Amino acid sequence: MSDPCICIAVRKASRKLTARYDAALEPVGINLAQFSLLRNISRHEPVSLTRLAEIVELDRSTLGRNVRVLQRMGLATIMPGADLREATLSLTEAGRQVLERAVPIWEGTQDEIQQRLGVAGAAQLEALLGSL
Amino acid sequence: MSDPCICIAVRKASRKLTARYDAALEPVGINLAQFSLLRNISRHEPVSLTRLAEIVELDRSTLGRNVRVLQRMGLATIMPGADLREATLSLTEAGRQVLERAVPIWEGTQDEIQQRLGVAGAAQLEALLGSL
DNA sequence: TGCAATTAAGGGTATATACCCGCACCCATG
DNA sequence: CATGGGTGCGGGTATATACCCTTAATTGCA
Repeated sequence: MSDPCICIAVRKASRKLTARYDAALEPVGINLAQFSLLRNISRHEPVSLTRLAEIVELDRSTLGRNVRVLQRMGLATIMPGADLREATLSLTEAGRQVLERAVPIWEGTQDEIQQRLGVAGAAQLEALLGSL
Repeated sequence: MSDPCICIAVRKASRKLTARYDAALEPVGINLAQFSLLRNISRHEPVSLTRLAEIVELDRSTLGRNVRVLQRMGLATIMPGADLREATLSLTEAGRQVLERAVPIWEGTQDEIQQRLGVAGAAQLEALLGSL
């Protein structure tokens, strides 16, 4: 279990944790990364690809591909903006509904994890990760 | 910076941290995931795919694909074992040399991170991640 | 000993992720 | 008002990751 490499430890935790959230969200038909995107689009819509990439700190091309998946699923729209270079992202009605159903599931999973870590532990973890 | 979702925070940290280690290892021509694999093969060789997958806690098919990349790079070999179903993994001489050159780079990066977190912080982080 | 159940890999498919390059669009300056 | 530099995206390519299904080899039991 003990991994001397901090990065490997974080990556491993990332895989495990992601799997847990993904499994919880599975009934809604989305995974955690998609949930996060839906929520971020919802918070900032309409938002351009580049802007959202800055917000979620993902590579722009990565985000573009991820959003296209949401588009294929009928959960988000990608439309040209006033500046024709910009891709403007919004949620569809279906996207809003999925997000609404997903939120309580996310909260439940989040609570489980927090209980395992303890409130103080969770705060510490976030602080430590943030300082990386 | 503050992300209420623990999983998203961990994933973000994973991306950032991985990028840092990857950049450091770039002169040797491998990334952190490959470094980790080389080191684990080195420690347990000869080792079967399934066994190594258990050790590094990766999906077997994922590991198989990752090892094939090392094979293409000339750093590892995949040979049938006594049990013909098994794929036996070993390092090549080139693989051993790359690993040897990579270790001090990894140590340097690891030290940087640990200094940023503080010794106590690093230990806490690993403990928290392990308890996930 | 011969067949059924188990085990090990491999391939198909899909998402997440990042880097680089080319193209299209926009704007400011001459 | 034309052009050049800057900006926003998309596509190509590659790795990492996981799930499912198939094939092949082994093993254990009748």
